[in-house]
Amino acid sequence: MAYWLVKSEPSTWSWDQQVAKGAKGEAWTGVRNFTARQNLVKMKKGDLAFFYHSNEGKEIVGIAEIIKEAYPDPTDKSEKFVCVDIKAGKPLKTPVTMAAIKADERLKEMALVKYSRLSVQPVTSEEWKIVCKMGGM
DNA sequence: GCCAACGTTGGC
DNA sequence: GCCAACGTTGGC
Repeated sequence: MAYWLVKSEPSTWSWDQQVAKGAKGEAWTGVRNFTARQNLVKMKKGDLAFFYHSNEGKEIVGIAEIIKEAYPDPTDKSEKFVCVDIKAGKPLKTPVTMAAIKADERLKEMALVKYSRLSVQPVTSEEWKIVCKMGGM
């Protein structure tokens, strides 16, 4: 089981919209970056991912689950990129902000801090536990 | 295959 | 709204 972090601008696709899709989930499309693409390909059904709101909020708001592994992104005309399907799991009791992550010594190495522009990132199990705790889970 | 120019992302 | 970081593109 692996852990991930996916980023979205709430004005484009928010956690609330994801929650509204319920158990059938929604395709996570629009990734146009090769590094992020590679992470998508590595995702397995049942993996969990933090759902991060960029720009507005700048915080991890919930936990999503991968329900379908990588397949060609229907929104990509070049057919080079892929997407996965995810469904919303539990929201964090307390959203974990970028500022809080930066302030924590143990999370200095998180991709969110080091490669802030990468939209699909791996998260280690240690990082996962720490962030869950910070989020009141 | 290198590297400069350009475009995009996202935090501040 | 600015600007730094970084990925991508295209000329050579």
